Amino acid sequence: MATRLSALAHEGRLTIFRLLVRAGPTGLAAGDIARQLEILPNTLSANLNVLSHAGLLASHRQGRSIIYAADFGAMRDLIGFLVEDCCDGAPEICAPLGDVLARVACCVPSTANLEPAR
Amino acid sequence: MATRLSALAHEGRLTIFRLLVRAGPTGLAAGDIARQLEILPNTLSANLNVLSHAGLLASHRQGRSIIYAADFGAMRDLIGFLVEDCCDGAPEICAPLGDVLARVACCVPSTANLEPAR
DNA sequence: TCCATAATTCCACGATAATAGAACTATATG
DNA sequence: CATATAGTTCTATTATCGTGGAATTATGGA
Repeated sequence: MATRLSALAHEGRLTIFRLLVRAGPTGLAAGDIARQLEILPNTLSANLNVLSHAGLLASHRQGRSIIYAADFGAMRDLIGFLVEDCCDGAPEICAPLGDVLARVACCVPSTANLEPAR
Repeated sequence: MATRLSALAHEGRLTIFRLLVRAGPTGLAAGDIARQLEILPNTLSANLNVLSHAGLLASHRQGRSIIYAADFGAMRDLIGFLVEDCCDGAPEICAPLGDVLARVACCVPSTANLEPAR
């Protein structure tokens, strides 16, 4: 988990990851990322490698391009780790997270038993 | 936020922070931390400094000891940042978090029923 | 085959981080 | 005041990270 945190603890890589999360499961070609964020291709490649090695990205070749996509499961696990690790004895930390989840309106529970009240 | 992530992206510091979260708002003296985790005092001091500088710890002197305590608000903000940043367009990531929150049983909304699990 | 494009890998350099020994500051106590 | 304890700061050393230029691999098209 430290490796995963470390991968995100870098302004540039955090930006890359955010872009890829927004791009969705389809992902983006390395070149597109480089263009949008104005990063040198070799620097980008190094950072994509760090993120991939941390399990945060998946990639596959498509023609001449290599498509990178955020691994949603890995990110969920990371956040879950932080939440469980912190909540274990500290309700002050994760109690307000229910509000956050409600605010982003992305987690209306089908299986979860959180009240979508509001 | 990258600074905060970076502070936690270190095995030793993550362990220190976890210990302090479990210690609760009371916190622990630096010496106690050093003893429990078997870290050299100067190394510990350096790492406590990194965590403090990232806003994750608060400290105050008490007699000869210096008491460190986890800043719950900072941690909540960090997790909130990750959740909102990721959920923005990616329900796959934070939808399951409702389950996580329910599992740790620390974030039951004030309106819902409180289950004394564990 | 030849060329252009896409991306990576190699390599070198400077910057930053991690650790540990030694010295230092602050507090308490006799 | 002398001494012991608690932490920090100083300093040096080593390791790792981040970046960019140049060369390399892989693919597609004329």
